[in-house]
Amino acid sequence: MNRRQNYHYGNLQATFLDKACKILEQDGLSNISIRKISETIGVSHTAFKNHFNNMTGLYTAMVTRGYADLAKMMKSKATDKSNRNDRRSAALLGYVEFASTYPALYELMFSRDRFANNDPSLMKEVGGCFEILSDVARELNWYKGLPDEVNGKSQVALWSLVHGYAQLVTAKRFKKENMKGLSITDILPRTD
Amino acid sequence: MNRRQNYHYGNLQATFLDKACKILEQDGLSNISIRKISETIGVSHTAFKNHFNNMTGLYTAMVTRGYADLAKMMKSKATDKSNRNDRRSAALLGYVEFASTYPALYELMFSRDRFANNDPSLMKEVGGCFEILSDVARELNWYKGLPDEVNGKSQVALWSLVHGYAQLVTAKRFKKENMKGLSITDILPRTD
DNA sequence: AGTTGAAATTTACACTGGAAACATAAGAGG
DNA sequence: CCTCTTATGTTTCCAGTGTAAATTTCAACT
Repeated sequence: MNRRQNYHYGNLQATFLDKACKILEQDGLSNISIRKISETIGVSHTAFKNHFNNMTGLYTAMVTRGYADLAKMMKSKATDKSNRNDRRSAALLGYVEFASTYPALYELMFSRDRFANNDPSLMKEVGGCFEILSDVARELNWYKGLPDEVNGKSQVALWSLVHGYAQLVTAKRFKKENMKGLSITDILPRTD
Repeated sequence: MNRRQNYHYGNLQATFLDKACKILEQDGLSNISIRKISETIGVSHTAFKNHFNNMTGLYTAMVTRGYADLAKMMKSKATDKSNRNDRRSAALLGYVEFASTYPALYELMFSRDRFANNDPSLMKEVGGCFEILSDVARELNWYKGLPDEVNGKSQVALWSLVHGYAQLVTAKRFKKENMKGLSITDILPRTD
């Protein structure tokens, strides 16, 4: 147990969040532990309580940052494209790239009983992602000429498609022979 | 600790699998424990080792049965329909109904590091589900007139859509106002 | 200088999965 | 009927987990 010079760490909140995300990807969702994170930082395993209260609080913070980063990834990929079609594709490719780069975090983000689903700042970030996807869905205009009595129909469809694809890819549920050179932009329904 | 009359339980393998699935739904994926399952059955917490080796083995068995039941659900819903269109819809509705009825098991089935992904009997059951969805996808014929250079394109698209929808619904990621009266059959791309 | 409160530690506890040694009983073959 | 083998459960123990409570440290404010 390497003793620090100072009793107080400094900015433990940010450090703990960073290390938690790194160890999550290294060890997987079912092998992460507070004691491991604390030990690598060099701090007692109860120090995090002041900043995150408990494991649920830590998970909530991680997931919140996850959705924020997911939105950033989609935006940054789309920002330098010159036309709408390319921007749409880039955003969706960014979504899948995020899931592929941080598969364990992505799994946590869509798990059911680990974090506080109703946390305000989390809901805000989730809403941000939904907004971006909504814009894409609106432009795709899948249901042109069909009744769209329910507001949000195309948004629900698009998020379902891209999330399902991302999760099935990262969970390796597709056989290789079915995936050869296939990306999310290839499985979008035609919009003609 | 209710003592049994007989030292040997009988058919512990099946009993353990049943109780594990029940407790999984009751307590959620992150709160299930071998000791809890064993206690409710009335058996020591190491008795399961003879039948499942370890937790990974138990999870693998649960997931395998999950995929088998998922296939059964789709088939049984579709079997009494008179035309192809109704059979397709019924199969997809059955898929979503399974996820909604057993959300914790469904989460386990698509988790990444809890069970043996390469288990032969598991792969067989996963393949069975993929087959059913492939039949549906083939009939839907989404990419008519478009290049389908990659075999399995429409299958990948359909499974992505229905899995994404099922998971997002059970994880409560959609806002109510976007979901009002919406089902999986409503968000299928048009096939005209 | 003294006080207050946030931040970190120490300690204790109930719980977890798993390894190892042992106990029990069913069944096979003589 | 008797032994031997083997499958099935139990007991015991251990390292590891998250969390609660009491305590220590130290920075900031009066």
